Amino acid sequence: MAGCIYDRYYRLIARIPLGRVATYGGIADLAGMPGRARQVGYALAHVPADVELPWHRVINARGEVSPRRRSGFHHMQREMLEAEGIRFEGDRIDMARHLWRPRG
DNA sequence: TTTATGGCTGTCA
DNA sequence: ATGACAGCCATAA
Repeated sequence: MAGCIYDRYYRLIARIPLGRVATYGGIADLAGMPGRARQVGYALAHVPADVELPWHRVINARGEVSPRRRSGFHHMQREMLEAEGIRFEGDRIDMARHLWRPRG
């Protein structure tokens, strides 16, 4: 499969617990692909609709929901996060409180 | 092959 | 805090 790297990203994202978030760069890092944040973003943009994945729990390094340029899903993403108990300070998420730290 | 765009990020002014 | 820039990579035209 040409997308085995993507599968690795999906695996990690699938492990993000409810109420927590991870960053694109963090996922790439955990997958052993530091610097590939953009690839993670692209992989997420290609998640099949029939696959259940907590894509909304992946945000950018600034602690904000990354704005889509072609769709308005980021708005829904925020609602989903808030529904999960994620606390927003303005447009920013309290990372110290919600950032997912595997192993710890 | 080259260019442009897209759910990124760190550095620097 | 904000904007410009340079890396980074996948796809489409």
